[in-house]
Amino acid sequence: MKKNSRLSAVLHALLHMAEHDEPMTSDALAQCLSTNPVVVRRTMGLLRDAEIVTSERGHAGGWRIAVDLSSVTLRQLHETLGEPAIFAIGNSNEDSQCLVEQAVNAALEDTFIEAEALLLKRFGEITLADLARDFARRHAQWHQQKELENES
Amino acid sequence: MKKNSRLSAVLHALLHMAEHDEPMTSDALAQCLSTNPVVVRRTMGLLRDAEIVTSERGHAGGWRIAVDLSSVTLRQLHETLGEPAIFAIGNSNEDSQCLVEQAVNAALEDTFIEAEALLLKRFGEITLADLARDFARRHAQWHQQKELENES
DNA sequence: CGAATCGTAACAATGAATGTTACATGAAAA
DNA sequence: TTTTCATGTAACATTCATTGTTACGATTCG
Repeated sequence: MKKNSRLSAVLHALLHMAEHDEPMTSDALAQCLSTNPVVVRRTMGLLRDAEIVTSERGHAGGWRIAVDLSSVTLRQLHETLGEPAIFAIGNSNEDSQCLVEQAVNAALEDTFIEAEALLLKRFGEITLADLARDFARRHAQWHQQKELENES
Repeated sequence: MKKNSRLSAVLHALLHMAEHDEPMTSDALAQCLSTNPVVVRRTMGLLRDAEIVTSERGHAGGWRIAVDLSSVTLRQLHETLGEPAIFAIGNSNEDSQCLVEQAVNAALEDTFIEAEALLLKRFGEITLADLARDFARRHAQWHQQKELENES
């Protein structure tokens, strides 16, 4: 199965947008994400429908963040993207008449539900602001590293 | 992403085999699983390499369980099947130079690791014997239901 | 008007899982 | 020994979701 990477992509895009005052064009974002502007529009369109970003057409148009970074969790973004399937493994025959299969499905299903609950809980605890903070930390560290390299 | 259902399939097959004293042919198992005998051989072959089942060719041949049901956990089976990817969502660009992406990846990665650990822990706690027991329970319940229906 | 930009439909490419065909190999029955 | 029933396995086909691409319409600004 090819992995769905939209959550990763929108996070990447949103943090880049957060670093910009001007709106960012789909082309610019596509370059950041190493992808295609149409893919950016398609995906960001979902965030616009949820009023997390706004888009403007024409000259000097582009995408802008419309909310406070601390008010958006990864879980919200996951939902906004349509809650894509989290697991790449699953039952072969979701509702079979076979009692053996039902027993198998039930055991697996329980486990998946539990793991999914944990994952969504964690996603609910992480905001865009948290990621921006972590980025800032990495950025500062990177600067320090650079200076050390220049001194030597 | 199309879901990987091999774990589900082998569990289903193993429980059916546990109900049989004679070895079961790939054809018979394929019917149980609504699939193709070659797929059965391919998948069961991995379990044979791990000595969880044995296969015999020729007349009256087929597949047989080679271990005690209580000694095999779902986690072992997952490993035997090559530890296929558990998640259907992930990072777009695993090792990017972009510090923004690194921050995003780190946050997601942490969450995935935690959820995966929980899932594997649960898989490690469930044996084939547990599933067989659950099947027996469902089977008994189904009989009861039948009798009630016949009385009325 | 014309260039920049999003909006969107339609289609192509990619990749992973599963299914299928074909044939070789081995074992037991006739 | 020949036939039949099995597994073993390579090669190829199908299916399905994700992502990428092309094309063109709609809008905004200079």
